Amino acid sequence: MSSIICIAGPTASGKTALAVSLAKELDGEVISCDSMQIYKDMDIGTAKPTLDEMEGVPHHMLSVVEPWEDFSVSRYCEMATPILDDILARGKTAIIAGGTGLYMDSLIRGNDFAPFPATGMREKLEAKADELGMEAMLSELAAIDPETAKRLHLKDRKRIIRALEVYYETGQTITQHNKKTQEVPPRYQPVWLGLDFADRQELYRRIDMRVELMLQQGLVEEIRSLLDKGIPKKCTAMQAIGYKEFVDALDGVITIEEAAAKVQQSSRHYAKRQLTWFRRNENMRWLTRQSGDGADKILSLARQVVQETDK
RNA sequence: GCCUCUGUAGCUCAGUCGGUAGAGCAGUGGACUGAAAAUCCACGUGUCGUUGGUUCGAUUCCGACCGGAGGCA
Repeated sequence: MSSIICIAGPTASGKTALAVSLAKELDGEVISCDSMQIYKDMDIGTAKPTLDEMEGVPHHMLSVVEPWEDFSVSRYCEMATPILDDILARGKTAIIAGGTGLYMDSLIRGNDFAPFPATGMREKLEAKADELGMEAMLSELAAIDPETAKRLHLKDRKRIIRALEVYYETGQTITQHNKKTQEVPPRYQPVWLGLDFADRQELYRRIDMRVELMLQQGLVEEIRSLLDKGIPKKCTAMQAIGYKEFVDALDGVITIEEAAAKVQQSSRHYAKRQLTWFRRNENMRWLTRQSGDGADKILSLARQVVQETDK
């Protein structure tokens, strides 16, 4: 009997609604798996489920940190794992729903992340990269971890720096580290449900509509009040699609209309990346929405898959 | 009505001193393992508005016609 269900899919594909419906049928609780919904005071732009939408189903991992805090996969797993174990211990179904593939995979695999001290290593490496250029950084990496250096593109600054950071902080290359974590079998065996659309344009239309709706719901005011509280404009939370664009608009760099169009565009790009991530999961059972299908159709497809895997 | 400019990829445009064309964006596919709503990679054939003419050869030059923009009246 499977007591964990993962609901994956691109933004605006109906994960929240499906999660709630399944939870009600299976005596479940929802664990959100979303790198932006973890922030407090960011409700409209992250499409965080409202109390109404939750329909009484307990939800976890929403609004758990302050917007100015740094967050990461490791913190997510640290916080979500005990919650997941607790739900299972109480004999309930855990429904993990969200669009952040890295977080979801890490939680399910049970990756443990070696704690390492805040030594400012990343800042040092950033400064070094500014000074010497990425060619120098990449050849530095090639000397300690040729495998990773070969894999990474010169322009992928973020990963090159990360790889160096891991080595200097832990004494272990990121290749060794990855190999080690991949050797341990996944900690949990969930049913994987993936939401997709037969017609990609339909997804894109939903995204566009959702952004319009966010505007009507007062997204701009939400951002203004965050900024009034003194949220640094360059913190992780302000990288969120739907926020960074309007920060520019409030600065007068672009108009509100231009910002809205940019949000729609970035969201479409994001949705595509999410699909790419989830598609490589060979355990994913795809629930593909034909045009005309309603939420009830998807729910019954989901029900079928869940029953099938219970046997 | 006359004059000028303009019509090239889904969009914005470049270009061919005549040898059938290429950028950005969009779109599509992919990577990803402590920032991930982040970061990065790959993929460019289309009646060059239509139709005549000149030419070995026209998207390119000339004419007419049909769109679009502006100016003069």
